[in-house]
Order: sequence, then C-alpha cells, then structure tokens
Amino acid sequence: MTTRKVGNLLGLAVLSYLTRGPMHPYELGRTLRDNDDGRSIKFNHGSLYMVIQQLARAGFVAEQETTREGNRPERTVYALTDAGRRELVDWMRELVEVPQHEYPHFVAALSLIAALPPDLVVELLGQRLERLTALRTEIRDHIDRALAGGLHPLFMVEEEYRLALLEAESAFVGRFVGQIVDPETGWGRPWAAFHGGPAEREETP
Amino acid sequence: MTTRKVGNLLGLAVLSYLTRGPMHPYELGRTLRDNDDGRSIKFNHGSLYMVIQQLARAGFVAEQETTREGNRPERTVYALTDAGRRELVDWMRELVEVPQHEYPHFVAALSLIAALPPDLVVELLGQRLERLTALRTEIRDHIDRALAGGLHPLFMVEEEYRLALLEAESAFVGRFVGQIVDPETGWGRPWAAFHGGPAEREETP
DNA sequence: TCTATCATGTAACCAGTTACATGATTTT
DNA sequence: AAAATCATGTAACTGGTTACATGATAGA
Repeated sequence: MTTRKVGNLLGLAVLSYLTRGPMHPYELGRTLRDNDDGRSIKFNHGSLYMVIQQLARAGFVAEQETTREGNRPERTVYALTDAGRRELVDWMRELVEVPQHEYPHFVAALSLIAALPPDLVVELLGQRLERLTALRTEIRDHIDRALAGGLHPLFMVEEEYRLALLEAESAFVGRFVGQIVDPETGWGRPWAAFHGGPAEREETP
Repeated sequence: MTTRKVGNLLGLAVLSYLTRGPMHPYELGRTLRDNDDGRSIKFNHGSLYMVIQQLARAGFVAEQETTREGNRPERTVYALTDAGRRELVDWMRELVEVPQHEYPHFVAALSLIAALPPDLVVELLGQRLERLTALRTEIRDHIDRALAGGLHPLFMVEEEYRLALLEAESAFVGRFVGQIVDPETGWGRPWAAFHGGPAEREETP
C-alpha cells in the first residue's frame, strides 16, 4: 500500500461525504450513522474527530468557518480541498484494484486449531455453522427490506459481498467438519492421537 | 467478545507455543517465523515483546528464570501458567464458535463505490480479478508444496480457508462486473447518470 | 579485519478507544 | 421540574509500530 498520510478508512468515508459540500464533524457523524456506514467501516465518535484532524494536517480538508447557532457550542465546518478530492479517488482506486492481505480472527484460530481436541472442534464448528446461518438470513432480510424501500441495489453491494463470503465460509466449515468426522479419510483419529503430544505442527502425525 | 485481558491474537499464538514448554521471547519469535505464522497472525518484533508483557501482567505467563549464555544479553524465559492454559482453550473456543464482525478494506470500498464512475470501476475490478487469480494459484502452490513435503493437511486448513474465500470473492466480483456492464439489467447507465450528481446513497436513481 | 546479519531488547512516537464535560432540547 | 437524550467537543489512557541500540557470530 502506498503508505497514505491518513490510513484509517473512516477518513475515506469523510472524504467521500465531503464531496457533497462542507460539513461540521457532528453532521458527518450523523450522516455516517444514518447511512448505516458503521456496518462497513469501524466508527466511533472519538475516532471521527481524530481522523478529521489527521485529514486537516495532511491537507485533504480545510477548516472553512466557525459558526455558532443559538447558544450551541461552536461548530467548525470543514471543506474538501483539491488534494482531498485526488486522495479520495486514488485511495478508492487502490482499494478496489488490489486485494489487501488481512488477518481475520478465524484464520488465526484455524492456524492453531490443533491445540484443541478434535471432538471439541467438531462441536464448536457446529455452533459456528448455526450462527453463520442466522447471520446470513439477517443480512438477506436487511438487503431485501432496503430494496423493497426503493433503494438501488448498487448501494447494497457491500452487503451482498459479505453474504457471499459468509456462504463460502459456511460451505468450508461444513467440508472441514466432514473431513474430521468421516471415518474413511477421517482426520479425527490421528488428530486425537497426537493431540496429547506436542500441540503444534508436526510432520505426518 | 468477552473482553479479554489480552486482545492481540499474537498473544494466542504465544500461549499456544508455550504449551510445548518454557521459552524466551526471541525463541518464540523464531518459532513463529519458522512456522510461517506471519501469514495468519500479524507479527512484528516489537509487538511480540509488548504482548508478552501483557500476558505476564495478566498472569497467563510467568517469568521463570533469567539465563545468560556466553556473553549474550540476558534472556528471560517465560512459562505458561494454569490460568494461561485455561485462557488458551477459552479463547480458541470463542474464536471457533462465534463469527466476528470485521471490517475488510474491500467492504469499505464497496460501500462507497458510487464515488467512482462506473467505467473506471469496471476496469479496476478487472485488475482485481487478475490479482485474485494470481493469489489463488500462489496459495494453491504453497499448500501443495507443503503437503508434498509430508505435512498433514490439518496444518494447512487456514490456507484452504483463505483460498475458499478468495474463490468466493472472485465469483462475486465477476457477477458484479456483469451487473454493471450488462445492457439489459445494466446498472452502468443510471450510475453514470447520477454520478455527476450527489455522490452518495440516493433513492431510486 | 571489515561488514553483514543474528540475537536481544528498549524507547519514542502515533493512532485509536474510552471516558469525561457541558449546554440545549425533548420527554415524562 | 426532573430525567433523558442530543449535540459537541476534549483529554487521558492504552496498544501497536518504528526506530534505535548493542554485543556476537559468520562470511568476504
């Protein structure tokens, strides 16, 4: 990754919303909430202010004015700069074009899975499968409700993507359980055998 | 998540390796490198020491002795405690059983995809597809080489999982491109139309 | 013998999260 | 009128990463 001045993806969302026009931080926060962006981008009140500061320091947004409405605290309004507009496009480009190597929790767990005995693993994977199914129908419903409300499906692609990944994961977990319990090719036997021994990767158990 | 005393997954790997017996930090680091754990768990020298401190503070590992070999700097050897052994199993349990909500970069990009014009998106997704394919054959080779070397496939499940997700992603991206360019159901037209306008989610463009 | 690389650790910096603060509105 | 919640921001804490430091061995 072309080590960006601002790395937090929340910053990307801010840049994107500022293309609509200048806003103050609180309004940005509300917009993010209203659009359910929290489902796709980690978002909390505190980091929003931080990220805006970073964007300002990097020259992607500029403090435009400071208004006061009634007796409310002052609100600083930020506007997108030209550099910010360029950064938005460049960043999006990169994110869409190049797959990032990430570190999902489940991958970590799988890489250490031999630390648990196989029958426990089978049980846990069963429960994971149930949860995965629940998640999938939940997302499916979420999408369908939004579409029924007239939203263009383009604005639900993230959710469709998520769903596709969850389906793939379900299928994978199913196969994995199969490989453990199947008495023919079954991994369960040797696994149980070497489990008492060294907990980590050994040659041909 | 049952907010853990130590949250960093590197700590989980440390607990797991310490089941083999006491080790000093550098040895842990080497073991992690040798086992290619960096592919599944983010790992860098600095955070290893930090995480070990945290584990010690939480009572999951205990400083056992401080040896000096030749004129090398002192090495502190850490051993797993009973609490540590329990934490290892409990943590693994949770990771396997309950799917975590995470925030992959590509999801963020998709959620803001309308900020880019559709033809650019099609082009970028094409390049992503190529990279995905390259990644997949790379992982496939990695797995096959390891298996040919006699490793039990159980120790490659993380990689198989990754691979399954990458395949699902490829399929999804292919479908997405289709939906944009297909002149029948095509999203390209309305997208291009409203793209000049407000960059964000609007009802029925 | 000089240079690279290994082995080992500490410290400074930066980013992200949580908690605190406080006036204005709305609800009960 | 009290309680809750909205609106707005700052500050303190904590975790992670990068950079620095330094003796030992091995290769050129």
